Amino acid sequence: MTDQPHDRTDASLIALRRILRATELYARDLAQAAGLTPAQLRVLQIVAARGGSTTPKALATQMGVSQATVTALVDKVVARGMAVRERSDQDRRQTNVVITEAGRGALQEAPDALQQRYVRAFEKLADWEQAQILASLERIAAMLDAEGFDASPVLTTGEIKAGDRPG
Amino acid sequence: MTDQPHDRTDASLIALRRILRATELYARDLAQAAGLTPAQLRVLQIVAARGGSTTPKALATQMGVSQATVTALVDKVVARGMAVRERSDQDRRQTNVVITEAGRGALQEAPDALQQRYVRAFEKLADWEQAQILASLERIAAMLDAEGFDASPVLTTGEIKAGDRPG
DNA sequence: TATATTGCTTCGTTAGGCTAAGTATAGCTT
DNA sequence: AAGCTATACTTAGCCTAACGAAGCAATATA
Repeated sequence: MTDQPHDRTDASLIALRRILRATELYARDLAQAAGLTPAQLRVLQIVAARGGSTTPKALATQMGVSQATVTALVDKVVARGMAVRERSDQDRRQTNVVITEAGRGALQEAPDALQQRYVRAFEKLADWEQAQILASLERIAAMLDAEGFDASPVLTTGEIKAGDRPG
Repeated sequence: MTDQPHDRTDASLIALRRILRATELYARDLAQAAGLTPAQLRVLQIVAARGGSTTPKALATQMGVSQATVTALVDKVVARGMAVRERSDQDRRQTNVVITEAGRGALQEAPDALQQRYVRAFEKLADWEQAQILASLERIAAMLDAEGFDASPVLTTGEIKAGDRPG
């Protein structure tokens, strides 16, 4: 591979695609292993990350989908016994989606598509390399979120807690 | 943000998620602008990148989906007049999916979800920073494709040609 | 009390994905 | 030449995910 700036743009795009692709394909596999589809798994992950209970509204915001979609997804995880709906006492219009023991079990089977494979590899890297990769990723994320496009509304460190990780 | 290795793992995962999310949301918008869905747009992009004509088999391999899925997607881009099917002369079992002028027009409206926003920003970066980001991305891509998971079968530089890029 | 507004669900539709089964062509084997 | 077997696609039928519109119930506000 040559080193002209032009080629670097192409090469970085290709690498980005490989990352996207690997993640997408792996997500299918993992979700299948846990008896859940990727979208349903995401629901459980978010509920767990929010302390085991959250509202459909919050799920919709965080996932970037409509409430109607969340209703359908919650129906399915509820049907599989991995969560239950409970009416809120504070505001009786609200429903809390509460993860069950079965749900937590499923999450442990398939903790996270990205985490499972990425964390293992990342933590083997040399210190300087980890630092460099982190800086690059943050740069890219900033480049992509910026430009007036309102992505990633609620994605904070809360979503991925150290305690969730294996190892 | 502190600098402990642990935090770096979390932070890099968060950045990776932001990238994935921004890409996914932006893909919808762009595809909508071109009058195509993201998957249909991908079909056209691959056909164009392969010189304006390719087979369903090649599309399926490159996209990582079944041939039946490709048939359905090709049906849709054909229905929109953005491609046509032509029987191959060499092997009459094969069909060539050939992009039309309308298809090329649509591609120019929405060249690429990743490209559109990424290339602009990337090419503004300092030389050393481009090099660092590229190295990091390639490292991550290698980390993710590896581990015995057979992702990204045919994703080579052929997919994204310099000529496709704006600027 | 009457009228929003909010939170969620239901309904109907579209898209993308799969597997299984079918059709047509190509390539062997005998 | 006849008869497998493999390849390339399509068809049919199913599932999941997503949406918007419309509905219902509870809260907030006038």
